[in-house]
Amino acid sequence: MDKNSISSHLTENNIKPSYARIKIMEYLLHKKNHPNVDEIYTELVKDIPTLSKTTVYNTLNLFNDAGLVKVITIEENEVRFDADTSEHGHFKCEKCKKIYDFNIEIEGIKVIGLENFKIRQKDIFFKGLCAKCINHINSDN
Amino acid sequence: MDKNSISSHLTENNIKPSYARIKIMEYLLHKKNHPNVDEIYTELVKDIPTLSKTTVYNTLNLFNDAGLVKVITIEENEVRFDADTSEHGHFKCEKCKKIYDFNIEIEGIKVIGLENFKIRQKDIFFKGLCAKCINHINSDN
DNA sequence: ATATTTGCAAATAATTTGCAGTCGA
DNA sequence: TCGACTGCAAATTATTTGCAAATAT
Repeated sequence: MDKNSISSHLTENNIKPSYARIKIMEYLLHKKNHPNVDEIYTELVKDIPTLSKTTVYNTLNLFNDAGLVKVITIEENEVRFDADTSEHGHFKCEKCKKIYDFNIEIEGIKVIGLENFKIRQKDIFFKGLCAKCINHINSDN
Repeated sequence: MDKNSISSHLTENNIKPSYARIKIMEYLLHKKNHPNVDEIYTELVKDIPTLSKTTVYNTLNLFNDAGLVKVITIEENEVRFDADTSEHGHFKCEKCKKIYDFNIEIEGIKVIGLENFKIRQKDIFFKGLCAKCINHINSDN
């Protein structure tokens, strides 16, 4: 997605496409990691020296309210963001701390006890060890 | 589970069954809500006037490390605890904020992309509106 | 008596808020 | 110009840490 389409993406959701907002959305869409506020700020302040964390917080809340990003809370004390709002699961490796996306057939899940509930969002979080860490017992973060 | 079996439950997991620890575990097992630190503290300090939040934090971390409780992070900025460590899902109503447990056939879930990964914990969080809130459009928190 | 548990207060960390300055149509 | 956007600093909230006092074996 280029700058123009990001801009329209925001406009379509009633968000004025300011420079900072476009950059933050661009970052979220390009980077496949699931950054937290600090990572977004530290990375983008290189391009936008005047950027403040407040703006990052404001912008992410705005995006979240508009449904443009998903908040990932796979671990306590960590709020992470994902611009891929399609249904998919997240896996966090307890060793290397990396977060992986995975596909899941959510439709097939049989749920008992939520009859007549309106489910708006489904989050699937798994934790464990990723294949890399299992194999080379690697120690590089 | 009575006091004695709670005590053995702790002992079996190499946790010395102090008074505060038994009370906290008892609270978690009895209360079906999924309390956060503050709720646990506020409730138990009535029985144990000398209780401090530090102890609640210490104890819950201890329980968590031993696998006796599960940390629920269904919403950012909220750490909640669940003494039911069997596999089940959590649903949070966005209106009344209540957290419901539900049963789910986790085995049947088809996952693509985690081949050769070792999955240690599976968490399923749904959000939306519960049947009560849909029906009486109730406003009592 | 000796090790563990507890509790206070201070430290740290993440996030929110108030408000003033800045930018763009 | 006007309203929206931004950024600093202060405030708030959750959690952790250091250490001394209390407790238990």
